[in-house]
Amino acid sequence: METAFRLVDSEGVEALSMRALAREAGVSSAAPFRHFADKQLLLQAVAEKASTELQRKLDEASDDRQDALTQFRAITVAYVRFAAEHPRLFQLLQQTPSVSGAFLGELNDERRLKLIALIYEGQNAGLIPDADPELIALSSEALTHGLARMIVDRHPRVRDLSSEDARKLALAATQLLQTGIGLS
Amino acid sequence: METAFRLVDSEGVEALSMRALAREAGVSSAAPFRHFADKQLLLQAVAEKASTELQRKLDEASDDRQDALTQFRAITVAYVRFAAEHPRLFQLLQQTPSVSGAFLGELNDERRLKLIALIYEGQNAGLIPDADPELIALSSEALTHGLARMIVDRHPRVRDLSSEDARKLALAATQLLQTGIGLS
DNA sequence: CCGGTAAGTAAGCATTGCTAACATGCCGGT
DNA sequence: ACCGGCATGTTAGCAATGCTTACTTACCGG
Repeated sequence: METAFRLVDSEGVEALSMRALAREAGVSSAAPFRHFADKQLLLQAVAEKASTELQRKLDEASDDRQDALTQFRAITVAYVRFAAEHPRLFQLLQQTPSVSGAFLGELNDERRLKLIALIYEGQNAGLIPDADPELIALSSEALTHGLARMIVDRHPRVRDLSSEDARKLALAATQLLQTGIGLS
Repeated sequence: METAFRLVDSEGVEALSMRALAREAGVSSAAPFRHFADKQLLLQAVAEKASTELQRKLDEASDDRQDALTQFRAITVAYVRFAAEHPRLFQLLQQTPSVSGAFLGELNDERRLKLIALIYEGQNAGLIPDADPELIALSSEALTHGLARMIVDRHPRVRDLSSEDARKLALAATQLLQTGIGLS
């Protein structure tokens, strides 16, 4: 299992075969099936482990003593950084439908609700345009997810980003979303 | 080849085997290798076809008589709609590194340069915050790509979007990016 | 001490990607 | 009209993969 996690992280999902995994772990090719009925179940387990890992990082990033906006920024940064540091795990995460928490907005309903509440507040105070708060949350998520995806999909301008560069990019992009690009 | 395109579009990449493809096309299992040395080359060819298809739609969407902003919106909509209508092809597109045009910004350098030029203009006129134009373009791309990806990755809030709903969502989100969500 | 269970093994099945080695049919040049 | 070449197909077979079956172990609790 740990071997599987390591192999997926370093080589990618499609490079993993049950037999190679068994070889790597020094057991016979049928041994893994004692622990996982199915290759899919193995991958699911790996994806779940990756998911909790990601969740942990997001929880670390979200310091409740900060205001919600700062927290949102920190979470975005953590999300994008995870994608930059573990692109194959991130990819597996996305293509495993059963594992919860594959997306930012799913990760923590509490967090999402907090964000939406903040948006309401801002609208009442006249700070935020009067759009559907759900839409605003979704767009923020899309920006975050898009950055992460461009990195793992190896978009030419953001491929092989260092963890630090990923942080800077995520910060800059969220900033931009807040102020708007103003092309109107 | 057409069979392959059809199968990938309807069943997805990982569901395609050379032998099943041959069966579907009514030929022997070795026949496809007369046309493609490799499964990878086959998929690459399919990805290329999908790419030109996408390019065509984006070209249609981009009407040069419109101002650049309107064009940008139309392109975003076309991109997201393609993802909603052909998620498996879109996915293949992304995971095929060799095929050019997998991303919005790569699709047409001319278009990208035009967008960046417009950003410069706006900054000189004081309409756009003084950020790196490259960053602004990248963020727009990220938002677009993120929406598309959330759809094909089956994010719970945007899965199985109709083509019309995809259009509305893309429009709303780009609008939002322009005005900013104002959480500052 | 012994019986059940978790873990591993060897052998084998169907399927897959891919590679020969051999057939066939069409097409253009002489 | 013929015939040589080439595009396209075929069958048979190889290694690797996912997965199953039937069999050993080895360990642990009553």
